[in-house]
Amino acid sequence: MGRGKIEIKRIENPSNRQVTYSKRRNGIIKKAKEIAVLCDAKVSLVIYGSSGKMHEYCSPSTTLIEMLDNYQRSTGKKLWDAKHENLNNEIDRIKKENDTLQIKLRQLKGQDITSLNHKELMVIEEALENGLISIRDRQMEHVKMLRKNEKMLKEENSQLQYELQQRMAAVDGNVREINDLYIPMPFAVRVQPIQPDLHERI
Amino acid sequence: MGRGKIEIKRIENPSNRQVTYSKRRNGIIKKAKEIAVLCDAKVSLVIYGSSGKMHEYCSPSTTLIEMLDNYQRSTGKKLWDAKHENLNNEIDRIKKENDTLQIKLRQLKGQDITSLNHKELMVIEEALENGLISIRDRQMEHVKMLRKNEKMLKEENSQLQYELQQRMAAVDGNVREINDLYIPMPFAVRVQPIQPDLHERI
DNA sequence: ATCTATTTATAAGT
DNA sequence: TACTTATAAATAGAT
Repeated sequence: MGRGKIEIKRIENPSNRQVTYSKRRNGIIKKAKEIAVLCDAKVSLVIYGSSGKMHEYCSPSTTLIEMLDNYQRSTGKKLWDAKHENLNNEIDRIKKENDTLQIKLRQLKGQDITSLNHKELMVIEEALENGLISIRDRQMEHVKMLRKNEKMLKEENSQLQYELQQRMAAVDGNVREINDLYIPMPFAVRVQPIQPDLHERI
Repeated sequence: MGRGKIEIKRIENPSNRQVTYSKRRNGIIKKAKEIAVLCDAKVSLVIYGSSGKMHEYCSPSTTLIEMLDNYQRSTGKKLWDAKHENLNNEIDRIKKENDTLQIKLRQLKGQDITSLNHKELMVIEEALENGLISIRDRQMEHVKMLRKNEKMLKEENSQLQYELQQRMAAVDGNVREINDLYIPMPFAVRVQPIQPDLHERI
């Protein structure tokens, strides 16, 4: 229907194709509207051109979702039900994994072990022993750090004590020379060095 | 396009409506096929007539599901995504729980503990110690059961040995009276009592 | 279903 | 993209 007859095959000229697409898209949407009104039909039309833009028509008496629900019921074909199933399977899989972890955890805590045989008990015992070793190693590191820190603090402390005494002696000397003169001592606040992060870890 | 022009409004005569529906349905499906081929477009068309029967066309390069996925992406409108939101939330929740369990498990095995502070380490240590106590209690029970079983078996054994000797003595006596007579001894198989389930547990 | 007069859609040109 | 127009295609009403 036009100046010339055309074969129904892909139009190779891209701009021709685009023009034809635009015209025919309008045409088909008009037809969809017409059949919906004339025949009281429910129509859903989605067109997705090669340009990447989408157009749709859905008859006013219904919605796309309703149409597709009907579609599933009529044809028995699954649209979102299939995805639904996948998600449910995923949930089952993760729940199972979860249960396994829960059981392992409880067994490591010494619960629910009456059904275990000797070998299984041995495996858990070994895991617990290794765990204890690691934990105690780590605690030992903490203690070492504490001791090292303590030593450092003590050294710093005695150094400061020494400095303080020196200054006080000097001040004492000055006082003897210049009577009743006020002398501030700002360095006194450094007698207790502040290292809170080292303590919080322990 | 026909013998007379018609208004685009619902056709009241049911058989006319049905005929027109049938004709136009074919027409629109033909148009859909044409635009799909000519313009390389993806088309999904679902028509649901008042008779209750459904017809559909989907261009061969795609599927209805794919079309609708695209539709959701392009328009941002949710079709089935809304229905799946709950399931996705559930999956997220369980996955999080799973991660938590994994971490706990690893920490009980003495892994990934460098970031823990003293108090946290103490809690794990206590859990491990309690676990070890339970496991060892259980193992002790096994050992007790083994010993008890061993004792019982020994007693049964000596009882059987005794019976056997008695029988053999009796047979011996008989042999002296009736020379070269063959005597079977079926009770011999009971010398080793069979209690496999007690052994398998250990 | 099939026919066909007529309307409608649209290919090609502008 | 929008308009024009010759022509192809669709289809309303009849059979």
